[in-house]
Amino acid sequence: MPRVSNTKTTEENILQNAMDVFIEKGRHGARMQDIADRAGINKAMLHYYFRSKDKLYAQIFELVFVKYFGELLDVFKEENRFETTLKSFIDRYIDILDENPRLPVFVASEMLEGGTIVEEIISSLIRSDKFQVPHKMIHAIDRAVKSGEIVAVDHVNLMMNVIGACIYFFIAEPVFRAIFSMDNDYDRKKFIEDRKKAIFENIYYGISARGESK
Amino acid sequence: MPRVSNTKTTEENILQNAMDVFIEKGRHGARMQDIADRAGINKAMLHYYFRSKDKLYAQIFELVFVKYFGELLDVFKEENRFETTLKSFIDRYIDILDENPRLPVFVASEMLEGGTIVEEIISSLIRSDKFQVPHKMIHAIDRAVKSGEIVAVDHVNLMMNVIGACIYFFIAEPVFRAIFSMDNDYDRKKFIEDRKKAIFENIYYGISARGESK
DNA sequence: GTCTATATCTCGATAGAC
DNA sequence: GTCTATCGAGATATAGAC
Repeated sequence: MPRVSNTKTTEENILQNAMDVFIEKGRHGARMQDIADRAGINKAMLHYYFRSKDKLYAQIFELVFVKYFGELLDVFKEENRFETTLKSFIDRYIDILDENPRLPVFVASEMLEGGTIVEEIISSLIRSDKFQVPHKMIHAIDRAVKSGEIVAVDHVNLMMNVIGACIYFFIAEPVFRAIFSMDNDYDRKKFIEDRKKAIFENIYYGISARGESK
Repeated sequence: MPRVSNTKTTEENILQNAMDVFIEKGRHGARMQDIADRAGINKAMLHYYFRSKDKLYAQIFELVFVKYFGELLDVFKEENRFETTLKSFIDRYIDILDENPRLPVFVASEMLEGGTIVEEIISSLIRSDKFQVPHKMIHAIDRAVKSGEIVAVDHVNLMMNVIGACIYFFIAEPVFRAIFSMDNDYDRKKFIEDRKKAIFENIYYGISARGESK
């Protein structure tokens, strides 16, 4: 079975390994040598295909957004009660983060650079409709307000509350490990499952129409 | 008025400027040359006082925690209703972050390193009682649960919800600017004031004892 | 304690053979 | 397209005079 060694394959090979290294070490911590080693090629090839580390990084950053946040789109496929949508969103988002626990720190540390690159990339993604999650979310919130399911809330603030609560554990886990002297084998799986429920309940009860006590 | 130029003063001068640079550029983006320039001395002096960049950074990281989170202690001075404590905490925390908007990104990007240093520093701070905020918070939550003001919630999860919601804006502002095509002069001051209220209401209503509709 | 000058090293990038 | 060998920028760290 002759495996055709065309440009596409080498490029994808580089991208996959570069993504791993960048997510693991961050923009500046990542080493071109390390990427080359993992891809089983040499540094010169990286420059042949992507010219510079910065250009390679920019492509990776965009790929990360599309790849991981794209998986959230399913949540909005059906127009359920907001209660269901929110619960699915939190469950799915935390599952994604659990599978890629360094994602929040990776994105956050890019902000050290000032955020201009992030702003450009996301603007272009939104223009080309490759990043639809935010607008789906806004739509779902506005529908829920109009239907009377939840009280009138600002959708930006609600989104920030939900996402902030979801990512925080994956940023601050070492802090909480220190505060509560958690040993190395605390039940992380269980904690993460509980966390989903805790976020949903706190936020949903906080916005559900008053008097509609569940 | 002769100003004594003793060791303490030079050391503090370095620490102050190093803190600014590290918070601005992060651990790896910071340059010893830059720190020396701002402190009005030369690189050799930095090594004379702190031996290496890593050692200097470690001291800075600890200082940042004590300095900024220490200011939150006031919130717990009086044992008010949890409603008051929570509101004060959010207001004060967001004010601190507004004055030091790069703090969350600075701390988050340190987690790229694996979090072991963070864990060590925080453990030692807690042991020496220089970082009391978490335990004050836990105490306040447990009191509120016992008094019946709020429903039985897990205090770790509640802390994470509050802190996550507070810091998120300061991490993801560029993302939201891109999503909502905010121009450079959107009313940031107003947004931040609204944000305090939005966080408090969402979270407090989400945990306040049911039936006690306000 | 403070400075200048320099050693040493790491890493991204390129030249050039195949 | 792919490789080896090397350049050169930029950074931390140190030697040694004052």
